Amino acid sequence: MNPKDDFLTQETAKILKAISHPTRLWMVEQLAQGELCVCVFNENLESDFSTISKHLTVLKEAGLVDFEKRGKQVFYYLKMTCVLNFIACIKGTVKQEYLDKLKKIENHEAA
Amino acid sequence: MNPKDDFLTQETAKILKAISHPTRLWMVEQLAQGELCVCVFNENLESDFSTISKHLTVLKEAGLVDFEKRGKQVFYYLKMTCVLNFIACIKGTVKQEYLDKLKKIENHEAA
DNA sequence: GTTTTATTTGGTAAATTTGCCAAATAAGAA
DNA sequence: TTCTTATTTGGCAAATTTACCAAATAAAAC
Repeated sequence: MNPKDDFLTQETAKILKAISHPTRLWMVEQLAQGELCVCVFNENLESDFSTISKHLTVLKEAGLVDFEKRGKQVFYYLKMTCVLNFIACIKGTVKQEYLDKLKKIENHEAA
Repeated sequence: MNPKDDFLTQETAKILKAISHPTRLWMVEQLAQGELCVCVFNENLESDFSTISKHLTVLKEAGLVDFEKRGKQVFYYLKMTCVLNFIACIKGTVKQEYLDKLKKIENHEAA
């Protein structure tokens, strides 16, 4: 068996890879509330505009977002809202694990 | 803003990166049914044993799985079952998109 | 003890990703 | 038309990931 030959696995992995970068993950979360102009990302992120543009292209190619040009501006919006549940779920787990770890440390110090 | 400085975003991205490789994604799906011996992966995947072992280590470090040694064998099991819903959801979307694309082609040919 | 079996670790070359700069494009404003 | 603004593209070096081989470890079998 080679999972790389399985179309569905392959495509799913591609989508996951698209949101597996901190900046792109953050972008997707920002888009949860609705479409955003590229300029907003440029204002709020510290990276070079070209870097931001390329991140958005990665999301677009994975099918996670799409965009619409209006005048000089470009607006990106989320196409696969499904990912939001997941991100919330993962974040919840991460947060819980972090709290558990803290509690463990506290108990150790108490003993 | 730099999403790389945000702990939660960072950790979540790490988990996503862990399952963004076709082989590792497939492994996680196999583990949905319960624990599996490394030997099962070795039997069913075409990669080198060392490659498989390293993939499992990536999953372990992301907190997605854990393992237990029993005799000479090592058994891995899923810790973050939450990801299964998501994978199912993404796969569903990918499948639907694929079907839509097919339909579009059919309609074009008919016209 | 030695040998065999199961798995991991170290090392490394090839492939991919990332992020910056400079230049190109696109569209409205002057 | 020329100028300015918004965004993308091309090119490239640095960082990371991947996958193989060979060697190391761990535990049971002999």
